[in-house]
Amino acid sequence: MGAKGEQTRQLIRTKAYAVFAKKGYKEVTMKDICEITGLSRGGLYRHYESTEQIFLEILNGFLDRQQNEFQSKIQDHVPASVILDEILTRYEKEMPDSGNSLSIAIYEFFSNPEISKRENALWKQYLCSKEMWVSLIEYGMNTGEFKNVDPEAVFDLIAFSYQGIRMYSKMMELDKKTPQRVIKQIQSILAAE
Amino acid sequence: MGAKGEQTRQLIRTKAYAVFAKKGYKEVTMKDICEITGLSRGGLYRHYESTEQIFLEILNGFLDRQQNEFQSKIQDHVPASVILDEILTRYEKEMPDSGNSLSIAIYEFFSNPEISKRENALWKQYLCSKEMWVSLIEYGMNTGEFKNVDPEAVFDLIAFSYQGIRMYSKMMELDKKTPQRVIKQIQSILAAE
Amino acid sequence: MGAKGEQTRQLIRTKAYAVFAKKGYKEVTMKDICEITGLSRGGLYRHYESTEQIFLEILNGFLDRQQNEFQSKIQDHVPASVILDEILTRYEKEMPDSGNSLSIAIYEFFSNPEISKRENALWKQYLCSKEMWVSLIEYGMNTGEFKNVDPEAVFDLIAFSYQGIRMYSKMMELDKKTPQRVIKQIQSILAAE
Amino acid sequence: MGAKGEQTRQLIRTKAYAVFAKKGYKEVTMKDICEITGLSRGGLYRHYESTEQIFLEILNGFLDRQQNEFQSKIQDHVPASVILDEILTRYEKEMPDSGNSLSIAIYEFFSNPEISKRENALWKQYLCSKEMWVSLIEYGMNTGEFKNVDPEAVFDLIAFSYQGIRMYSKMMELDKKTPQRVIKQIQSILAAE
DNA sequence: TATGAATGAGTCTTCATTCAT
DNA sequence: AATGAATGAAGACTCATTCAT
Repeated sequence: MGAKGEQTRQLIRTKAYAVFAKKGYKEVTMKDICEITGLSRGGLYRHYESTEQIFLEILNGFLDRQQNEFQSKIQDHVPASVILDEILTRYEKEMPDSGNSLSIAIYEFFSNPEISKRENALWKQYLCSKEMWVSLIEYGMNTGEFKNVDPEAVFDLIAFSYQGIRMYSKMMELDKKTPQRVIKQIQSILAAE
Repeated sequence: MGAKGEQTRQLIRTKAYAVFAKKGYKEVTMKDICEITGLSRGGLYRHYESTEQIFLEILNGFLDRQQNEFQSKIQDHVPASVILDEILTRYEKEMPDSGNSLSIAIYEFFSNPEISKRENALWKQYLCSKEMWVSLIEYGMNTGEFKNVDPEAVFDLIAFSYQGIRMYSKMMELDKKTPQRVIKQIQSILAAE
Repeated sequence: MGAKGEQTRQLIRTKAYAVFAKKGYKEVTMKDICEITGLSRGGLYRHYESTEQIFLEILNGFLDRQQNEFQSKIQDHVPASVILDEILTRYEKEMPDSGNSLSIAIYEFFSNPEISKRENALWKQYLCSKEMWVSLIEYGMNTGEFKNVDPEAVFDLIAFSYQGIRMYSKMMELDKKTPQRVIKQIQSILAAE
Repeated sequence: MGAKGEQTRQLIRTKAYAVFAKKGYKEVTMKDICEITGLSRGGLYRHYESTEQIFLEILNGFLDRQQNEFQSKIQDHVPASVILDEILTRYEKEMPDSGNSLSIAIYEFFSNPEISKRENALWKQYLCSKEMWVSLIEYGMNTGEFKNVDPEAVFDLIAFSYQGIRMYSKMMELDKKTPQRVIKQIQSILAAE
């Protein structure tokens, strides 16, 4: 039934994730992945032909799971500020979590000039994320919970500062207060007095 | 005499810069550098033992040139908003300029877990930059040009969103308006009504 | 039952023939044969253990079919020159036909130093062919249709020039007239004025 | 001066020749050549990138040395039959000399469908050889030493039977008398009574 | 019989690095 | 200082072959 096959592929993806998170994209070799998975050369190649293929499959697995997290809450009339607090709290936790994020790997992968800048998975994720946030911000402005702002501008500020911190926390020892400070600052941009 | 030697070293650094800017750090080999410099294997090794050594020397050349750009202007009582406009205008231009910067190489280099997160050149640059900005923001608050804000928080927001955009513009085809929007948003955070 | 088995073996041989004709012997892998037959690794191995085994079986199938084509005609007193014309006409057609013959594969296979030079299938084919031709030539000399020649010498000349052209037509773009010219020359060696 | 380099390249070619003569073309690996030359992997690659490159250089070395061997003799009015005897004697010796000829390797190399059938080195050699022989045969016909024949037809017969025997002697244990018989037969085609 | 997962060996290729000249 | 020949290690990739199911 190929159940065994998919099991092995899943194992490979899971183990490889850890390697990409640790070493980035470029330095990961098929040999590395053989070693952590315990598969032989040929065994690994039976399932994946290259680190690129593995990486892309891991990545797509993620992105496919992305959905508009806010939509349902907005429809349920959960207050915008509650939704905002929730998501920012999560962001605050994720930002300094350098250990298990793929951000550097993603950066190494997509900064390759061979890879299309338009139409790539990252771009899709950006657009999807923007849509979510813009609808949340507009919702908050409508209910009077948020100040009157340019939703796209605020989104970009949030998104890029979040990503900037994630990446820099892989390169420097950031103070734990930094994410908190930034999150607070963002809240003050949106929150109506 | 060593004059010839330093000349060759300078040549190597200049040529290598271009390679690092194009390929990042990890993918650059001593062979690449032999090729663009036109030096032989042995010739290159006489001057530098590794790409790391070359890269660090290029990097330090940069960072040494960094100084507090605002200090003198503050002392000359140039209005804070003028200084701010000036620097933000420059940032706006730099953000989408993915072409010839070392940013990829720097990220690849410092994201290596072997490299100390504290005390590294990136950290120094961050601290230096923070000092500059905090003094500017405080100056602006004192003159009443800026709102009352947490200077460190605003600095972090500016610094990381700037870096975030720089990085993402290497990976996706960002809209040219994005930097503008973000810059405006930042200005509105600081500017007193 | 085994009927199904022989059926599969026949399928393998037929499909493999095409591969050997195209790629020669050395470059064909068990994987290639899996692919054209649509069999799995294990499935193929159940029937044949190696490309050598498959190749030999295909080859023997051929050689077994070889018989003295002339004998019956000689006994029927068909004129030697008629028999000669017939066979040479066929040779002329075959010589430049580089498309679907195993010749490359055969040469690659038998040129392997490991394979016995005596007693091999090629040698048998050569002897069988020689016997046929010698009897034809002698018959023609007896009837006075052919000149007085050394039958073995003429046979070797015919056989090797035939093979030489077959091989070279796989390597160069031979003029179509070449086989014709050679055939005519051979005829003039035999034909009594 | 690169003298050392050319020396090594020469060594590689000489040693590789023996390997190609023994194993043909397809089965020779860069590793084989490392081993007989005593060079390391990297050392070999510094001079040649592939077995193909080595093989072609060996081959061209040969073909370049080919010239019209007869021209000067014809101009010196050496009798055609003498020239013929000389060359046929050499052919007779070469035909069964399976040990050190590249014929199988050449066959494997050029029978690759990727390689241009026109314009390849083999084709050039064929044309050059034909020119030589045709001029010799015409010369012999003019002096009355040779019968009136179609020079091209006789050339093809000679050339292809020669090549046919060379190749077959790598695959079967040919009787030593075979080349002699064939040579005699060829002489009788040309020699006027 | 047949499938396809897995192994391990063999070859290719590219580098960092050393060294004689 | 500089050249370029040579080494050896590391990683990629492909197969023949085996085996549990």
